[in-house]
Amino acid sequence: MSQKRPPRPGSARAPKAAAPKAKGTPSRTKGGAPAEAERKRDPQRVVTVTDIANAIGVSRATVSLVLRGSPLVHVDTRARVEAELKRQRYVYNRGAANLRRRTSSSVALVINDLANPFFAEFAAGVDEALGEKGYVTLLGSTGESPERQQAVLTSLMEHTPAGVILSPAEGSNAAQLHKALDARANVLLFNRELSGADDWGFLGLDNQNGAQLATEHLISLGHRRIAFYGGHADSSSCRQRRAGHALAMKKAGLPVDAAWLIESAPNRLEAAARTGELFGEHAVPTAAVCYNDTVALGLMLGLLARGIQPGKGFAVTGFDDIPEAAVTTPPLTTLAAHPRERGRQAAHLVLRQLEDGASPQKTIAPVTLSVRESSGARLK
Amino acid sequence: MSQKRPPRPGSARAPKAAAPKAKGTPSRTKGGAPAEAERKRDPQRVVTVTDIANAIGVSRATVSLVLRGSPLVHVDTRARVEAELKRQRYVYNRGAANLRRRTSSSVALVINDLANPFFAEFAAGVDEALGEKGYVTLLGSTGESPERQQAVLTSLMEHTPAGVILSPAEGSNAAQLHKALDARANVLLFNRELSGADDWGFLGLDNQNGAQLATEHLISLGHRRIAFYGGHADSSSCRQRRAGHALAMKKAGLPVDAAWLIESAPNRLEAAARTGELFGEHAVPTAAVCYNDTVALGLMLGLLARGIQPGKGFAVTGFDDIPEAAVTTPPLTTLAAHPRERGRQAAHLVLRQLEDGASPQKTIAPVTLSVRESSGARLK
DNA sequence: CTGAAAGCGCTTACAG
DNA sequence: CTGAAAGCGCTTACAG
Repeated sequence: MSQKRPPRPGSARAPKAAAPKAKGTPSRTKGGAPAEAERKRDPQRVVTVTDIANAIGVSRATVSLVLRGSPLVHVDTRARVEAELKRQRYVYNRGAANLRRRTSSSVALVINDLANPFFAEFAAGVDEALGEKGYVTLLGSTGESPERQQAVLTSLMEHTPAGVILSPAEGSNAAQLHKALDARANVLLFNRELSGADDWGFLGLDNQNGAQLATEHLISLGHRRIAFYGGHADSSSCRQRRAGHALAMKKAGLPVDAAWLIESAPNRLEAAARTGELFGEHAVPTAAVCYNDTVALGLMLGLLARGIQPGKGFAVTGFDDIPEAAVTTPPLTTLAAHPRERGRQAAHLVLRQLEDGASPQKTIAPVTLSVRESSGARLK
Repeated sequence: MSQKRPPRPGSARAPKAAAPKAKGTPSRTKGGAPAEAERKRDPQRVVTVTDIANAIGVSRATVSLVLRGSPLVHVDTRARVEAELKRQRYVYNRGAANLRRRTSSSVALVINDLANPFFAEFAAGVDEALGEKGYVTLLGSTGESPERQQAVLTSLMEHTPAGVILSPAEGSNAAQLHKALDARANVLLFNRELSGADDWGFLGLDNQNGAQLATEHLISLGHRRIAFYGGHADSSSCRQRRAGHALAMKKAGLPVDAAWLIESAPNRLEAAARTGELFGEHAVPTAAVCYNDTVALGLMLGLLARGIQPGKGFAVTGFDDIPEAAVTTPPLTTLAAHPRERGRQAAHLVLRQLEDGASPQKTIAPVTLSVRESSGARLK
């Protein structure tokens, strides 16, 4: 979509569902004439600083100063204003204030899918930390579609967020994103690196070290033939995890057979379906470092279907430590990314970018190995 | 907190992290003097309708009409405006428009915790449906704390949402909520009923029917002594589910021993810990209808710890059909609430309340029984 | 079909 | 310590 966007629907503000007035409120369906006159005695009229000021005979400026906690106003005046604010149940219109002050009190959070527990935790952390700082979260989801992502970002930008935390949809490219998020947008990319987006901050997981830890764990259990299973090899996180696997193998002086590097979409179904690829002619692996937990769960299913007990006949590790990982059979050895903590961190980073004017940073968060039963016991 | 709320931080709008200018941007930490002068030639100055209008010699009104897709403007003029909008990379300021038109393009969504997969799915559905209608989701979470809920709602209301979808924290009461959400707010309560909140819409699950279905299922398998396990009996959803259980038992002419009604916090840990309460002196049940999936999972753990195989020695059903339910051992028989669909429905309901002016409705969504292995085979 | 003017609810120098 | 005035970016009758 283009930048100019004809405004979307956007409907009347909270005109509480009151029983329709005898005269019927001007239905705004066609653009009516009666609206103007009616508005004056609208019982739903919102109370403003002007109402407060008039009620007690001070200026709007004074009311505003009280609202913003200025020390300039006399304690008695302040008390009168505050009493009146309460009496009339005044509610601050932050949008108006933001417009005047050229500030923003929201941050946009755009992720693929809230139903992914990793992102749900992440979102919870973002929202939590933003809330503590007085910001509100504007949510957007892309469903892994770059097209939807463009639309969502464009729409969110119209709400003038102070920052954007974006976990790019698969297949995003920086050039496209730069159309929706103009050069002065305060952006923090999460999880997926994008070349050509160096003007934005980045927060990622230590993918390489994580996969290395998992691989070393398996090696320490006596495994020698260890596959890297699942993920799209062209994604940055998969590349980095594969590099960690390769590094650990190399350090241990173990060869890696090309047949042990198996791609699959990062979902349970396809991961299960490709299980057979592990068991080719020769040099069959005894363990697999999986791209992520979902893939690992799929693989475990696939193993079971072939009569192989994960954690007994074949060792499996995941990545992410989704809640399910602890309760599957067997429980999954995996790398904990602490997504809620990452969410909090993302919020802090994007707010700091705002203040600093410092050039945006690349931050890599550590992951920790959580050993459970799927990686099995020491090999005899 | 009171209604007046001194404004929170709220920081400068997206002042993109550019390398700090030689002169240094006015740091707004103290309230500086240089700000005003600087602003004029600020390279970050946002482009407005005025800029577009001046650039091609039309009035702001004309630009506005083009933006809103009015048919009143001449096709050539429109083309010139549109070209200029693109050229200057204009982005619509929906906040300003909302202020002027007294409309809103956001809906607040307040839930306990995004990390709960049920609510994550629900939120995804809400956001999806709101997005389709051109609204943006303002997120808030309460962590089941009524105090935080007040604070979150008060803060969100300052952003003038067109509606509020609220799943009340446990222990909420209508009187409190009415302080944060004034009488004219367009509110839809989800999941938890609240007495004294009849001026607001409600969307809930068919708890009674669901529990009845589960109980009837167990009865059809030959069970006669069926417990209702977990939940706080004073919550409306627990009461309704218990009623469904009671009704099914009554219809089948089966007595319910008071010892079969066991309360527990709706978490895995406490549910597991209370397992022993099922196995008292006499009339030990052979099955339990659990308050929800989490409780059921806890109970299954507790059973295993006592050497009882869920689905073999004892039948268990849950409620909600969280993603985990399908992959536990054994997979859990439960009631699917289709949370994403419910989220979409909630969005539609709250938007409809906005339009109608119809008095808010109470909507009960059906749930469907999903039979898996935890309820076991027919009793011999 | 286009423009000048007023106004949404707030804040902020600037005077007093 | 308080008030009058201008302005944030938009929209909307009202004239022409």
